[in-house]
Amino acid sequence: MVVSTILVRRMPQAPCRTPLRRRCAMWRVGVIQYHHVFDMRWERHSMAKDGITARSKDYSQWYLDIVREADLADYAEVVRGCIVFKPTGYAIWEGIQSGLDARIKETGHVNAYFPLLIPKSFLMKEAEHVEGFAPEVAEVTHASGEELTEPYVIRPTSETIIGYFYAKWVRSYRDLPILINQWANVMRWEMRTRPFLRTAEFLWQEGHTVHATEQEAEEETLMILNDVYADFVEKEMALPVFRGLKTDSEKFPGALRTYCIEAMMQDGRALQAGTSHNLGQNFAKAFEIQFTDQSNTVQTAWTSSWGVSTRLIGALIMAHSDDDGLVIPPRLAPIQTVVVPIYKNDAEKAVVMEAVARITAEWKGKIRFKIDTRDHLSPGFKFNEWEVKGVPVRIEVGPKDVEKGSVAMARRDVPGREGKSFVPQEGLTERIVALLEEIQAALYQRAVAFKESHTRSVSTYAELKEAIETGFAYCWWAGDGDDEKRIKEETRATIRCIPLDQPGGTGTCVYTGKSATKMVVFARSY
RNA sequence: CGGGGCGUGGCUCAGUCUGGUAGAGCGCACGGUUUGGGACCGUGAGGCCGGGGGUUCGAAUCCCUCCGCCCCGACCA
Repeated sequence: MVVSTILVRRMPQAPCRTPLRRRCAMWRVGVIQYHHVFDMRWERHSMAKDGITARSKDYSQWYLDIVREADLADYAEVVRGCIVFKPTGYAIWEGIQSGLDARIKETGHVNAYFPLLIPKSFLMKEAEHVEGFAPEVAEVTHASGEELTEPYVIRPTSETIIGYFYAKWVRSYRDLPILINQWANVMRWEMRTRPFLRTAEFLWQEGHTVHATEQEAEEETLMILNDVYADFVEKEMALPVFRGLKTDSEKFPGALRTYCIEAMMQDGRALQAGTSHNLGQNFAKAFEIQFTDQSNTVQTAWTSSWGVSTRLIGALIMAHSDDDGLVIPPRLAPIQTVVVPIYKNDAEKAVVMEAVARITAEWKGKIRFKIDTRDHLSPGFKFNEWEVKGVPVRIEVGPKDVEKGSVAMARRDVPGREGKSFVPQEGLTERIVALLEEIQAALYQRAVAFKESHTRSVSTYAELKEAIETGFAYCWWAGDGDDEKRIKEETRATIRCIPLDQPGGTGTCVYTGKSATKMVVFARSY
């Protein structure tokens, strides 16, 4: 098993001002003696921060630049395919965890924890499951210097080990339903890795439930998709999603049906933001999860599983950030407001800091904030740094503000001076709280507008090919798995989902020309 | 795993073709002047040139071989 990992070589120390732009195509190609000339032109016309490639130039490099410049992750170059979640990146994950955990618990689930290692034989019990995961499973064969009689695999997902225990725990219909979630790390040895989007080890939550009837399992699967995942991603992450059903070729190995939410990134590609599987009786049969019903008949149970991962951090970055750096929706921002005090000498500092203390006194519990008291950095440097790091609101307090009873307030979703205004200190707390909500809403609206303007209804294959160059294609579909495969080979696009929300009626299949009853979403995906 | 690129102070790179024992900018440390959109001057610290083998009087440089990273593709949360 071999995978390739991730390491950004171009990793300048935090924000810095280099005399030559590293990624300016002009000088790269360029004539050496004119470097400085090109550099000055570039400087004047580019709003981009140092070290961040423009999205329009190289989207994938832009993503890596944001991860590095916003200090979200480090590359674990000594462990293939893995990253370190640095404090800022992990704090975003903690925000995701708390929003999801609350919803998971509100809908009746409880947390538990199952082993990292799974007997290899467990994985073999469900035919599709083995086939689906075999290529990406890491195996533990030795311990204490000796070969194990039965190797373990490091969990790529936990249906099998949890299935084993559920079989042990379930005896009667009175034991049902079982509604358990676990927060865990899993390992999938991938061919190609990208920080947050795809790494060998990642963090996630996986819910595993057992039900007495098929209908109850189906209701659970859909409830998680709508009330937990879509609700969280749209409200907290400010990311609109398509909710839908996966086609057979895209569904989870071992599932009866897989539902998903799909989000659109700024390059028009789709990112699966969450999945919820109705596992039918596949795992229940393989692990003999059985119960005695009211009429004393032994029945096989129905199970579901569902998960979202640290990949959501990648979605967050790619959906909202800009060429100036990270943009985090206020509800998920670890720091919602940063205060930059401005002063020239000790006398001014004393006055300004006194005002800052007074202004922020009532923020506790209302705003997550930080006061940037670093003395050796200029205010301008700090403005840029906090913009790169995506803090939604910045408050500047200087001697003039103290005099006038004002502060400067800047919003990250409108970068640079345009997003800056001077407001009175009086009523500032309420003003900031309101602005945070406004930014949250604005980011969502912007994402909705982007998604809508980049989703095209298409009726011919030629139109489909064109649409997926810039976004999603929405069309009638009556093809099969082979048709999907051919389209994928020809266009690199796949059916992301069959939306739950269907127009009804019939149409002509975009590919086969047959009469179709369902509309689907095609896109290239991450 | 295929095709392409790459690995030199913390970071970005020059030096490799044409072997002679390592440089720049940024960052970092100290001192001073600065501070409302990425400040400046001075002084200084920091590198077994990804690892291992070979050729050679001598290897960052040539040869072999591992390892790792980036881009494109196939596989995937």
